[in-house]
Amino acid sequence: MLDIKLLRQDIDAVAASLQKKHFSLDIALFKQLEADRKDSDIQTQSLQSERKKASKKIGQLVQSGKSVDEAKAEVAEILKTIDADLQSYVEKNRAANEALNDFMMAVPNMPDASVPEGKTEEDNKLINTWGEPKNFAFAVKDHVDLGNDVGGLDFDLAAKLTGSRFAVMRGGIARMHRALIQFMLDKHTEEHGYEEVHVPFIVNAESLRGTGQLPKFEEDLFKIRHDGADFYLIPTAEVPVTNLVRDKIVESTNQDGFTALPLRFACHSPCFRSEAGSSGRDVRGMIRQHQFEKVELVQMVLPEESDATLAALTGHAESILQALELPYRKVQLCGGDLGFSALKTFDLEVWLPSQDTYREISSCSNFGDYQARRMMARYRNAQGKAELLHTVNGSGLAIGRTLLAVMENYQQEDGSIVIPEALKAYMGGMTVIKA
RNA sequence: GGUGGGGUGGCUGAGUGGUCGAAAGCGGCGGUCUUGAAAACCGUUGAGGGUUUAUCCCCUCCUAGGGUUCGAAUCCCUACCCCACCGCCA
Repeated sequence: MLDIKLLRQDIDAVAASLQKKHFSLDIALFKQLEADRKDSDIQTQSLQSERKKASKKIGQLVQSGKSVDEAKAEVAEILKTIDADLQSYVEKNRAANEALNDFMMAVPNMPDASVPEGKTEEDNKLINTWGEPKNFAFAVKDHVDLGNDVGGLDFDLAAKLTGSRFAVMRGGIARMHRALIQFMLDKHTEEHGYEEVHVPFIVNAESLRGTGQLPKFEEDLFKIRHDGADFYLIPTAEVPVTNLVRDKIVESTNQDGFTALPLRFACHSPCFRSEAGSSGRDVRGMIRQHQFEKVELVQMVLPEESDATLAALTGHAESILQALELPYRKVQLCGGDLGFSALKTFDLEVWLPSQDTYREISSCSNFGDYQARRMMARYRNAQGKAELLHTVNGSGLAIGRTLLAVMENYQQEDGSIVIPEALKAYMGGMTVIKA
């Protein structure tokens, strides 16, 4: 959520900023909602104040010796006039606040000044490329065909079990999938200072509101009903991990299991996405699945550090690609491609020989205080004052896409797949997955 | 699933229906002392919102939602969560 004070003070500036995200802010509606809120607020509060005074007077009169009935009789008249109005103002106030809150929850975060103008991913800004795409002396296969060759990747079987956009992995492919998870977690915890966490894969609506998936993007989620209550399968570990600090004030000393900022968490989890609205896109293979795994990096940091944290965290994700010797490029998302809650995002795109192009494998974002305000996630500053912290996260990396990138980039003419050097220790001596 | 006990400020933990936003301790912050630190001592310390140049002042919040009452942290109901024991089970 944006700071409502910004909208009260200079809504034109906010609207101008959101223009970059191609979001048009309804200024007139905000002003109306705010006026309603303020009016009902003032009326309600002054009536409540009068009422409290009258009630207190009864207590005082009783203590000074009067009977309860006598005391009540003295203020009965006042209470009667107050109650005639109070009820309706309370209701007006409740409705006004709810309407205003609904409005605010649907306003996206404002983009950072560095965000390039643009509408689609075509307009993203190339930051740099790393590594050289290999020149294959034979016709390259894509991971679906390679998976067929080695017999480790089966989409038809998954379609029978469940439906489209799922995969069954076997043997060396399944092993490498697991190896990638272990490798990434080890690297982030041992070399980059992250604490490993394991969290629930089912969350409640409150958690999704905290990170910004709700209320606007419910159709992207898998929803479960249990005992009459709604739950959701997580679309990313970002949701449960970031919500670890919801409704918390992170102390400067270790008291409740959380130490001082920055907090750095690395989390492996499955992710579930309905992919509503992307039917027809990437239908072949495991680029776009309803279920995939990811190692997510999440940091809670001081406001003044979040920009540097984003750069560092993106570097952590890059280090995985570099260790696996997978060519990639880094782009900064333009305004139109930027996510709802993000103020700045770098995408890492890995080289896929079969598609002769780079495809997204990681997305690293700074959310500023946007998620923190929704979650009421704060820290205590040097003056002892509770302030909103900043959240930064990114994939480090998406496992399924890494797996297919390895398969395609490490393929040999006979359809076998060489195990990258960095993964060998995790593959029990295997050096190649044979066709 | 059964029975019982609980959910209070950053944390632990008191709280009689009537200035209780809430004792006490811990922690935090400021100070005295010290070359410096620790210890000790003194002071201070909940959050959100409204109004205001600012102070003042006002409202809301003791898990959540209802209810009783002139008045609820305190009484009643419901939900959720936690703890203990029993049952069942991966």
